[in-house]
This record gives sequence, structure tokens and C-alpha cells, in this order.
Amino acid sequence: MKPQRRPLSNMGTEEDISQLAELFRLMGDTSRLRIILKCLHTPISVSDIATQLELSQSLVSHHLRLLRTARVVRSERRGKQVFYVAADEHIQCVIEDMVAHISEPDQNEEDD
Amino acid sequence: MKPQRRPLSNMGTEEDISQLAELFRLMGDTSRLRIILKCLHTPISVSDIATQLELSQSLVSHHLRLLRTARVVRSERRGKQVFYVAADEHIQCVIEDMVAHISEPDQNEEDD
DNA sequence: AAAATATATGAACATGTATTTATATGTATG
DNA sequence: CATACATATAAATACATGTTCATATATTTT
Repeated sequence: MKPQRRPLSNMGTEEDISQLAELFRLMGDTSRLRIILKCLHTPISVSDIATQLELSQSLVSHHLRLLRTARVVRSERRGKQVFYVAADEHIQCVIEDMVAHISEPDQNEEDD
Repeated sequence: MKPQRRPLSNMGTEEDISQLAELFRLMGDTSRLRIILKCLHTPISVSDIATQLELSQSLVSHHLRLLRTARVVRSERRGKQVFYVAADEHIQCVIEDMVAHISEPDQNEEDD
């Protein structure tokens, strides 16, 4: 079930906006976005992400640290491996909404 | 009414991901995000955005061009002024979902 | 305890980009 | 047509950041 839609009226503090922008910024890199997509549904280990996405282990780890600090993903240790998964369902909602936006028909008065 | 939730399964092409990331990247800057928020509900002129946000006219115009090219906002000329407004409701949904994510309680095993 | 495996971290580099300054384009008005 | 007003654009700069390479930490296994 989708969370209720809260008005954006009372979230105008600079602090909120910085935090919002930070989250969007993190999702605004193709490597990180692909990593997030891998973590969306089920937990996945760092090495699996690296091999599946053909990214270096170091790079994946760097990105995961940023994502974890921003609470986009959370981590869970299982033996030698560490599994990462999206922090909550909202991450998926955000992406789905943006996909919906992309597939929206264009209606601007001026041409490009 | 919220748009239906489409599975993210069949949107794995590199092209889609690049476009997605580009949109998130654009929203990942505080100046641009504040501009977007100003355009969310009703059309607003460039100069009004600039004065209300205390940003230079040039900077606002630069950002609006990027946002318009990416179809985050659309423009409409009214006499000397140009009004900008969010391209569709999905933009607002994306932001609302992210706000919901921020206010979500943390549940990670490890502390920071 | 040593070796092996998985992950994390630090420094360096190269690239990208937000912002400013100056100027140009477009639109209405005297 | 010239002036004023609103917006757009170009070049330059300062800063941020994605990626790589090398190395460290953590956990299991022999």
C-alpha cells in the first residue's frame, strides 16, 4: 500500500532540502543507480553486485558506503560476505514514479 | 490518484538507466531542487524564482534550461516574462516519496 | 596461527559541473 | 525607432566527485 501523500508545504527548511538533494544526487549516478536497482528486491552481496554489474569491488564498496550512510541501503553481515538491500519501500516508489515520468507524453509549447 | 505501480523488471536497458540517473542528478542540486519546488504547483516567472530564492537571474535561467531540456519543467511565455511549471504530477510524487523515505525510522543492524 | 576470501579504506587523478561575470536576444512601451 | 525590461547564452573559474590503484581490516578455514 502506498504511503499517504503529505503536502510539501511544511517541508521548506534548508535542512530538509539539503537532505533531499543529497539523496537525489546519490541516485543520479549510473553506477550507483544500477547498484541500488540490484539491491531493490532482495539482499545481495558486494561481490555479486560487482560481478553482475562488471564494476570493480572497490568501486562498489565505495558507492555502497555512500548509500548506506545516506540510509538508501542497509547492510547485513553473513559470514565473510556483507549483503546490502534497499532501506525501505520508498526507494522503489521513487524510482517507479520517475520511470512513470519518463514514459509520460511530452506537452511543451516550444520545440527543442 | 497515484499512477499504477509498474514493475521495474523490464526497464533494465542502459538507455533507461542513463535517463533515470540524469533526472535524479538534476534534482540532486539544492539550487535546482529549490527551483523545482517553486514550480511544483503553479507557473512562476524566472525573475520571481530568482528574487524569492535569492539566486542570480543568470543562475536560475541556466538551471531552468537544464530542467526544461530534461522535461522536468515546461515553459510558457507571457509577454516579456517566461513562466515555468513542473512538467507533470510525477515530479511531485517523486519528491513526496523521497520525503516519506527521509521520515522513515532507521533500522540498520550496525550503528554509524 | 597462517592462509584464503570478502570487504573496506585512503590517496591520487581526471573529469564534470555549479556559479559568476559579461553580453546577447527577445519583447513591450514611450 | 529607441529605451527599458525580462530572459537567455558564452566563457571562465572554482570546486566537487567518480574511478582506479594500492593496501588495510575482517571473517572463515586449514
